Amino acid sequence: MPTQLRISPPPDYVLARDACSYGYFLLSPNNWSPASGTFTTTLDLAGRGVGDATTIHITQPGERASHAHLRGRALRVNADRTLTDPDRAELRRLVTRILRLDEPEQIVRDFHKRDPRYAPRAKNTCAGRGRLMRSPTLFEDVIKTVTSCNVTWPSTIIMNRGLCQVLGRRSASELHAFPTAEKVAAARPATLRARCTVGYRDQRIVDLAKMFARGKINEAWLEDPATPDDEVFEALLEWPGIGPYAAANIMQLLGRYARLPLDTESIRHGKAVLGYKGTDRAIMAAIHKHYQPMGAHAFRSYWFELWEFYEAKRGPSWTWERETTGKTFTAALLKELKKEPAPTEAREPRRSPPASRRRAT
DNA sequence: GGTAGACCTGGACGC
DNA sequence: GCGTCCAGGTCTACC
Repeated sequence: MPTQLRISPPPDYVLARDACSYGYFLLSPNNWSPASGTFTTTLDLAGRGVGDATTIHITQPGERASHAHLRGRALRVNADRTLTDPDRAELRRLVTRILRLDEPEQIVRDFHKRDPRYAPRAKNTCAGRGRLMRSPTLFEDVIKTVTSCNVTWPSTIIMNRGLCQVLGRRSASELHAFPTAEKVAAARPATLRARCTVGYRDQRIVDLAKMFARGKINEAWLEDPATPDDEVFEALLEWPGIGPYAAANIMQLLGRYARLPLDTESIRHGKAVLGYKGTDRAIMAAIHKHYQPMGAHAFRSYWFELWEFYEAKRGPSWTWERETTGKTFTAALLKELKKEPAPTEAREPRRSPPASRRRAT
């Protein structure tokens, strides 16, 4: 008999808004159904690599017309098989990580104080953002980051689908989990290249998997708030296939939001939205300076600003379908943006941070 | 320390 | 339908 769990999220939590807060919600094994407001994923519980994987459907029952009305309502998690008590505990732990339910409410409130643009408002359906969706494991977050480097979004979708279908365990629902580090470590690079179309990333992905599988990654140290950001950043740069952008992105996935993973998309944002001009290097420097007053919340402020820019073009993220909008939005959006006239003037940002978040100089 | 070129794939574009 | 070009971040060799 399928197992059902009930999870009480923090009082600010809205599943549609907070699960659809980062692009990974569109990458296999994840899926979001706008019609039913259901987040679906397939998990390899305990990473044991034996038996069936488990497909789960997460919903937040209630009146969906108003997100404000859903805040803090219990989450319902339906699994496609009967779970033992240890599996139920593991499932609860993984869902908590994916949805960042364990991030203290006080930290989210602190972010809203720093950047009031995202503070909750009774009648605003998307206000109150603060939590960013991520993967059930650090390993999956790292590989997803590598598959998003030097490639357009549709290719990232293909790579993640391939990794799941070729190496991930299958559930009773005929869906595949993301493969474990052990499974990827045991794969041949040529297999990843040929069947998962990861291209030249093949050896790097296998090397990363070996590091995780052999216990060479100290996750507790990486996640420990006492570990300085600079030390984590330097450590990540030592990993194969991880450069400055990937390291900064992994840091935000670890819950360290002070650094910005800036890429070509950031340059576009700096030009189109913030109104900066000059060389890419100069624009990146200006973007770093722009968000510096946000301190430990810099990435959240940057990301939600970028996210809302996408939503202005493609509608709210919880209306995106993985196989339609979610598949094409970045490439199509960029193409569309090229047709838009560049801002005419602009040494200073067009959209400045609110005065309340500026640091006195 | 800074820079150029290679890496690989999918998509856009021209013919 | 085919060939060519481009975008994308990291790595390595070179100055």
